[in-house]
Amino acid sequence: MESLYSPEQIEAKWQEYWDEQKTFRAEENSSKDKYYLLEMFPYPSGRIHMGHVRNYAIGDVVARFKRMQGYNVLHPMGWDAFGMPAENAAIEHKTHPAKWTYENIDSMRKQLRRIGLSYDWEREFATCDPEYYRWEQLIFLKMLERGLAYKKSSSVNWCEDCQTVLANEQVEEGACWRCAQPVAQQQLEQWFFKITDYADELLEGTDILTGWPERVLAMQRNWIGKSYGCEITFPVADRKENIRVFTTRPDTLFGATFMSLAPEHPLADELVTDQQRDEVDAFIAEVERQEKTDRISGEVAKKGVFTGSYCTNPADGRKIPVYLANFVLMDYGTGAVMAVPAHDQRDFEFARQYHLPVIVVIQPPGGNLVAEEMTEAYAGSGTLVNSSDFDGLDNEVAKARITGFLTEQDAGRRTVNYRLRDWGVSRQRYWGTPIPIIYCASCGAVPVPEEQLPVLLPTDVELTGAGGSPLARHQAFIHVDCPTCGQPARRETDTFDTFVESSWYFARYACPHYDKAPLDRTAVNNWLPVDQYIGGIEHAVMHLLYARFFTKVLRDLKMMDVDEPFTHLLTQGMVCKETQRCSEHGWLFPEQVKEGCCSFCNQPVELGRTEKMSKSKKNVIDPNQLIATYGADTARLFSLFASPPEKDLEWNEQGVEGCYRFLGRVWRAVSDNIGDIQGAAAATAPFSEAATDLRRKTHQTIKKVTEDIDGRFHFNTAIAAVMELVNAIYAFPSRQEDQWAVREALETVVRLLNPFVPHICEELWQVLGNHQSVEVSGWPSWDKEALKTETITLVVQINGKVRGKIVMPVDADKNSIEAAALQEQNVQRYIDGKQVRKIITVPGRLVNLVVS
RNA sequence: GCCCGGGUGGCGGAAUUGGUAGACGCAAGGGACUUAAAAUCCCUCGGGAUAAUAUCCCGUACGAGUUCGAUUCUCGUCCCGGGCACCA
Repeated sequence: MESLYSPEQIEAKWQEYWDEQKTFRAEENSSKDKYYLLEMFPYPSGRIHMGHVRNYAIGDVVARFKRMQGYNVLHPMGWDAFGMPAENAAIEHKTHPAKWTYENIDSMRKQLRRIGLSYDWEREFATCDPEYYRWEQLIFLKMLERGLAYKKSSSVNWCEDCQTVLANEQVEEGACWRCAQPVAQQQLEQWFFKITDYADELLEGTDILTGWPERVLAMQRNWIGKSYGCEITFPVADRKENIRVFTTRPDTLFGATFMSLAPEHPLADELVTDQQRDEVDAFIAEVERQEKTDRISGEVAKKGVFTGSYCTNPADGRKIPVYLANFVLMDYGTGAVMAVPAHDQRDFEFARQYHLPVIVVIQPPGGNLVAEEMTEAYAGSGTLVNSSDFDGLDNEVAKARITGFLTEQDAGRRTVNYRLRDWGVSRQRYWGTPIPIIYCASCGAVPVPEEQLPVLLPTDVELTGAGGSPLARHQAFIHVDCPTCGQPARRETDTFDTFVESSWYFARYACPHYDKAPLDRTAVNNWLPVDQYIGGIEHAVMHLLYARFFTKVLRDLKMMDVDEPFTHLLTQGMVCKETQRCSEHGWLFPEQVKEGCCSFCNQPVELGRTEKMSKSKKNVIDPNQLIATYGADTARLFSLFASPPEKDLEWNEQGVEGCYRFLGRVWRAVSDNIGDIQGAAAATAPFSEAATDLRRKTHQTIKKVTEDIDGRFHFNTAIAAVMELVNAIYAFPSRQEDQWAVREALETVVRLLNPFVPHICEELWQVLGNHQSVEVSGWPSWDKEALKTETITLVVQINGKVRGKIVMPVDADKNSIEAAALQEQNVQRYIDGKQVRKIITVPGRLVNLVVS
């Protein structure tokens, strides 16, 4: 063998071998247990970054580990290929989104292959393939049939100058990112998915998903936000309309001193008196203008305006003024809030600002709140006061009593409320899945008949960046006959939110080429659920919740039979790195920055996050460069060894050298010893002490690495353990009769490292005299006998401080351990002339003497 | 404002159930090999006292508490990161 480790040749060689042998093909009919491992598929931006390397290296460790353990592993890869960047690039570089996307896919596939990731490439697909999105259109039609998709009016960010809808991320400080004009809200008819129908099931699922990180479940629970409360009806004074409010605090009803409506509330306009008209209109205009800005910049001053109307508190018949307030949201509850300034901080601030009355109705235990003296609201529990017949009740009891009272009076009822809102899926963009709907003047919104699917996204469009959707200008696309009445009609020109594609792709991998339906139920039931899903924490709520929702929908559509898509979830931390942006061209790659200026427009770039790193450019890592210099194995090892997967990480290149050096050390350990161990005799007892020790280290390492990978995902400590074993091999005294122990240690190192650095391991496995891939050698198991030791070192503490150590036989009893501890030289100095009050012995660990 | 995380050497990190704080690696310093360099191998490496690899003191953001014993548990404070739809 070569005495020097040179990754270049061996990596290409083994990648070719795996391809030819179809080593990573998932078997459809196998006697082995299935294991479906999935990493969140990438958006084909054109180049991989260290975040990808980290994500896919983590996944590949698990895939190879499970394969070695004997599972039939499904480990697919594909492309989340629709989205805005392709449209932006097309406008920028005068190309077509499809061309840009497919070229990027080709380039990224090459880069991923170069890392040696163990994918079953035969299952690859891109979501922009008509063969994928046609089935998404079908699923939409089925959802429509079941009432799970519907249309309603909703507001969007609108730039008047560009005549286009803007995504939240295209709005910068309330202004359009291209032309810097202020962004306004505009109402549009849009399609929605009824995710709220599944709110309870999605919430209940969070208790079943024991393989998910608790913090992700907590975020999803908060997002669904189920709360119990009371809906109360306030009649409008001198009119027939009613205002309905939702509150979780019916116990504070007698403290309501005014009513706050969302500016968009349907009654808002009607209740305005002539006298107040000008003031209210100005306020509504201001809120419309500012809403998104404020949402982005955070803190907002509480503002409102009096409508001139009053409504009646159903509890005591008191009239209270009706205000419009900027902090009341139409999307949550009923869009109206009964304001109780004494016991709600927002209402309190509002009341003080507009000089509205504050009435205390809850007294804290032992407290004596006086409305005039309060400086903030009291939101805690206590006893009711100023509440008529309910005075003296505990406020928790009062919640039920008052709800009951309102129910009797037909003025309210107990309700459940959710924060979760339906999912708006319409996007006024070109590069996405066309929504299969036709609008007919006489028949309305007509679904495209199934046999006419797919509605193909036309490829002969011009992207200019000018106003409106390119699809709306494509005459051949929009003009179509109504499927119902045959009259000329118009196609829907909106496309789906790209989250729709990523909500069911994991199921399609089970049957990527199936051409009769979205899913082959048998194949899907065979592979799903995904046993382990891996991806960034930034998807903790939206993507993961939508995928769970779709799974339940597809189940109810009888397309598959699982309730939850992902059994175990690993959320990897964010990879922080230097980010630079140009005010014109957005986020830039390092190579798009020349001397601190954007390479497109030569304007100076702004630096984002991790300032410390931004100052020295040498810290930025390009994985392609890393692989070219050190090889894929080193890049993989580096990204896994730097920190545990869940942790956020700021990369810097320090440490890469060390990983490369370690692989060289492994290589030499084999090449230096290969001559000796080839002819080594089998192990015969009694073993020498050195050989016993090395064997123990070998089996300890197997145990440690296995436990670190399986379930714990602590790859950094697993690698550290193998490093220790390699150090032990180097330190081992070379004696001919002990060579079996060296051989065992080396073979173990190669097999344990294979999930992390597969290329070098395949090569070394062959050098060690094996003829099959190390992948099929199986995962090593540890011998409990080999782990045993005869003696053990115990720590002796005096009052909790370490004062000495004793070496004892493993099976020493408590008495002899304590006797030895008292005899220890340094310990004697501390107990001399003092009294030992207590002795605590922790088996296998320590003895603590309590002395005074 | 609300929700979720986090804070350990010069650096990345380790300590799995409350039991020897700093594994492993990087950087740094010293040495061996070499004509030389690279590569490699060996040693030292939290701070302080000390001649000392003996021993002692301090030390896991800060302040309390529980405990024989706290990086780990509880309470409070400060700081950093992430998410958000002002959630009534």
